[in-house]
Amino acid sequence: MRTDLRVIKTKEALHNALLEVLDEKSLNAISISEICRRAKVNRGTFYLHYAQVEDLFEEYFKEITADLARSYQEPYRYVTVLKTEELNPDTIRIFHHIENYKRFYRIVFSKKVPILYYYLLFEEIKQLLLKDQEAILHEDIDHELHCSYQANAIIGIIIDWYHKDFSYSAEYLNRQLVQIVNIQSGNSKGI
Amino acid sequence: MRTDLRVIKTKEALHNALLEVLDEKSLNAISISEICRRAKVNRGTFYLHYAQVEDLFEEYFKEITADLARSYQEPYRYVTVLKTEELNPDTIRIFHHIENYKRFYRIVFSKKVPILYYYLLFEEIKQLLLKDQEAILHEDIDHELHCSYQANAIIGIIIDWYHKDFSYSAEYLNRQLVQIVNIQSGNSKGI
DNA sequence: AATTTTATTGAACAGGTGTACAGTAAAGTC
DNA sequence: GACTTTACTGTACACCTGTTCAATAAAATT
Repeated sequence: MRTDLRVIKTKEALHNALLEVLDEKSLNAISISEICRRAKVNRGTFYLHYAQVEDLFEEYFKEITADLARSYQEPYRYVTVLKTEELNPDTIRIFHHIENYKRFYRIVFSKKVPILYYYLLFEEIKQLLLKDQEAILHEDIDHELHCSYQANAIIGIIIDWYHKDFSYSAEYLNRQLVQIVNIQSGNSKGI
Repeated sequence: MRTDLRVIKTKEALHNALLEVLDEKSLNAISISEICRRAKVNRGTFYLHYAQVEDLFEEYFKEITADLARSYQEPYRYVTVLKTEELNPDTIRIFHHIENYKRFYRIVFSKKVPILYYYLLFEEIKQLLLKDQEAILHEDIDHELHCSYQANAIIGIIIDWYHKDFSYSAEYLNRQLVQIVNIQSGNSKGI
């Protein structure tokens, strides 16, 4: 049995209404009542599908992180492992992806929004790294911990970027990232 | 003119009430009304000082990040620059700090809580790194971007730790961090 | 086309939110 | 100690929240 047509219509109406209201106010200022009024959906119906406005937004956000995975895997279409010394700034697609979905990431990173979306982004990047680097394990290093480190480091750059209102180009960040990753640890770097 | 005694009393009462309620329910489930009932403070008075329950919690959290700065600077009491090759797992105090304030960081990292506290933590660590590494600048690398990268990488490990309910020891994470930082970039590491 | 299933509606409830304002009381000032 | 300032209180209002339940209507099933 497929999903009921009524459910599809209701969700579609709620989705559209949320996007409409997002043009006017920030996510944390949007009430369930307002979305329902615009969507012409009973407020009780909203609760049959979601518990909060945030759950509705989460549905969008998951579509976006799916695109992130596609962007990431793009440079791997022809090789299976990218060694750092071969790493070309043009092959990194993460920052371009963020730039493409600026509108959404501005919401995701705004300070009153729950940290949940951050975790969704973190997990997506971490999973990509985990799969990616099965081949290049380091002795005495917990692989998962290493990927958490690496994944969140990249998000650190993105946070910085966001707080500067995405003022650098994605290309510039690509070059910077390659430089940072290529520092010989012997050159010293405190913790 | 010093701050009015009445303000001090009111804030103290609200602080205590919040701590009381935090033993029973999670931050996002606590209402302003409940805090005020417990603190025996009029709800209108709450709004004279704060806009949300979260603003009240933020006051605590800033005290805690102040302790983080002290913990961090501990190993630098005798030297001014720590070179990576000299870096000893015992000198890193960040993970111990988190362990000490587990109770608070469980709140800070819980998924319904606004991302604001994350930024407070991130900024604190980033500022520590910025000051710390003025001496060891790398050519062609934006120093601030590098510190954002490094600071958030460490938080990546902490997030992992949190999601495993702080099940490793701080010592273990110290050793892992030293291992990760010491990887020769030549050993290859994809993005 | 008739029947069954179920998503949606509308109304109602107790409680929370954010704001305003006049009255009170407690602090600071002289 | 009397005076002035201002933090706090109590009340009120419109709106939002989360939940319940019987009634309705729109799907799916036969």
